[in-house]
Amino acid sequence: MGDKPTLNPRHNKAEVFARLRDAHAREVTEDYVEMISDLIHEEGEARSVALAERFGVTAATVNNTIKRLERDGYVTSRPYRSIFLTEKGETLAKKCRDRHQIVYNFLVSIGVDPDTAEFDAEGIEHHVSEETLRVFAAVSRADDAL
Amino acid sequence: MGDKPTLNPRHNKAEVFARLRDAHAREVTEDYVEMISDLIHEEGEARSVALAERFGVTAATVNNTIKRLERDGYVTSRPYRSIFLTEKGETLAKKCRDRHQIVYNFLVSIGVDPDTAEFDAEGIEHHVSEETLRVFAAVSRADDAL
DNA sequence: AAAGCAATTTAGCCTTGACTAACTTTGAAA
DNA sequence: TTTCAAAGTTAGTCAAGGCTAAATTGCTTT
Repeated sequence: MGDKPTLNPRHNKAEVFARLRDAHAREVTEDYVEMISDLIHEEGEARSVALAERFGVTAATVNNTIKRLERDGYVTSRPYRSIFLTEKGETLAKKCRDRHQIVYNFLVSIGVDPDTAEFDAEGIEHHVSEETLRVFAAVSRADDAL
Repeated sequence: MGDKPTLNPRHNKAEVFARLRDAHAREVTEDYVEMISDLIHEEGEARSVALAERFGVTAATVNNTIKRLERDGYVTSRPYRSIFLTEKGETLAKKCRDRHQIVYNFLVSIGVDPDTAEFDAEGIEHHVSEETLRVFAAVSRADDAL
């Protein structure tokens, strides 16, 4: 067991967990903008009913979340109409879609079953740092080359 | 029955997100039992003040969480005394510690910086399926052999 | 033994994200 | 054009997990 671990001065874990809590707070936002983007591409528009069905929650829950996303500047919406991404929302959606793809490809490339990879990627993607994402992408490319 | 394409597997994401929400609900519990276990091993006992310091939250928050863990059978505690893990808590702590180690070792083995790995592992560990965990362990072992 | 300080607990508040139930609006079929 | 089911909204509830402020307990030190 290594010598000189980061051990000591004060068990600096607090910051790790603080960042983890921040990441959690962003997860739902990221999942929603990504899904809204998917829906617009696949079905031409993003309706509440489709979001509710895909997330497995009620329409009321979707409504609450969309209000918050609107408050935070990620989407625009009008009563009884479909939902649109703002520039800010589009940007975040693209970043999330790319990241999801990298994590998914990585998992498959190291031998995880595609169905499992799809599920795990959905959870892991929110907790992968830029550095780790780069390593994932590099590993996938290396595997491709084989 | 004029079925809409609800059976299209592309759209069957609801299950994924439901399981994701379950995982999220378990995260704090897992982090706490793991930390309590660490404290008992490192300092001989687990006190609220140490948990608060390491998680970067207030004593009141720790108190709330410990009550919930007690309700759910993971710990025992008496007022103004230190906290103990039940059998159930010990079992979960061991599982989490092992899983954390596998994820951490895996990240380092593919080239992620140890500090980054430590942070990312803390977030990723809660979202890794049994299958992916096996793959991670296998990859680490393969790298060791080099 | 009493004081004082640190640790813990309690009480009250907040946001997120979930729910049900009831209501309103839209849009399409009759 | 009327009607009515589906879609969306609103209101009220709940648990988790944060917070602050204030009260309480236990320990250590005079």
